[in-house]
Amino acid sequence: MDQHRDYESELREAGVRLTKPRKIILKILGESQDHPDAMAIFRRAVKIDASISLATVYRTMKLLEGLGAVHRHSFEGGPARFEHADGEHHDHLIDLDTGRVIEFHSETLERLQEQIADELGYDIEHHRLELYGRKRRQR
Amino acid sequence: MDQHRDYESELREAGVRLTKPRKIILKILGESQDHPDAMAIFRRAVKIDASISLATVYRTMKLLEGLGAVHRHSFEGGPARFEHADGEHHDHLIDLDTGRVIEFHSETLERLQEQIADELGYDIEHHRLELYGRKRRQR
DNA sequence: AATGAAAATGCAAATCGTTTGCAACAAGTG
DNA sequence: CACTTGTTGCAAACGATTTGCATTTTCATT
Ligand SMILES: [Mn+2]
Ligand SMILES: [Mn+2]
Ligand SMILES: [Zn+2]
Ligand SMILES: [Zn+2]
Repeated sequence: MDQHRDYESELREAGVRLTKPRKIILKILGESQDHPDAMAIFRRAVKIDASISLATVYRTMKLLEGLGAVHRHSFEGGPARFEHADGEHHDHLIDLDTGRVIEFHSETLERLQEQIADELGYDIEHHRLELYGRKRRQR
Repeated sequence: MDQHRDYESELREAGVRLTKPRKIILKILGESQDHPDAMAIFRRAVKIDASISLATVYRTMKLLEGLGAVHRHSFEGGPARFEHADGEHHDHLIDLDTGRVIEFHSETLERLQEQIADELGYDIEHHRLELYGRKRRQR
């Protein structure tokens, strides 16, 4: 139920200290349904504890990414954006007009990618699929 | 036959001046089979004309991208990399051990993407698919 | 609860890739 | 060849991210 519970134990297991800034950032990530960038996370964090620094947000994101607790995305143009890594894998469709990020998942697509890599003699470690599009006009 | 011939006329049509730096960069892009970044293009250009500046490389890449003459990629980590846009569309598989970029194309994959976007009510403007993997061990 | 070693923090400065202002310079037109 | 205007090189500015360092915290240990 409690989203960031898992995270905290994960951190513990990884042998990293559960500090105040980390708890706050973890909580923010757990509650975020969007894909905030470091600055957005920082802004939300400051509301909870004004002493947090942007550098710590960056350091924490890197740490969490390394632990596999968050995913980093680099959508066209902008700064890196993050999301908690507890859901199942999905890819993204970015609405070019609104900037909205829509998540989707296709098992067929995933398998096809693997098949392609396989034919090239490769094993996929990870991948990145981003569709950039606009809402189809009218009905 | 002559790869950069098309480019030069394209530039002409677009009403931009065919300057010395541009010709050189165009030639470099036409001959490149890899996906060089701005600095790599700059290094190659300097060998031809030592007076070329990195700023001009960046400006030219942006210009060419705007004209649809080159494609810009932002593979994981590194700086933007470019390639001439005269071939047919393809996606990339990046070898995590060597950094080598392998091109591939799957009509099925492309159609599947479109279908997914369609189901979400979107028209794809463009997309980005990158597979990151390692060569399958042994035979 | 007090101690101490090690890790993490905030701050400011540094770095990286890329962009930009501006004066000097070339491209293309006539 | 001359003129107009786009383009260049240079250096400084930028935005995002990282880093050095002195100061705080955490947390395992008394
Ligand atoms: Mn997502
Ligand atoms: Mn390519
Ligand atoms: Zn996927
Ligand atoms: Zn494709």
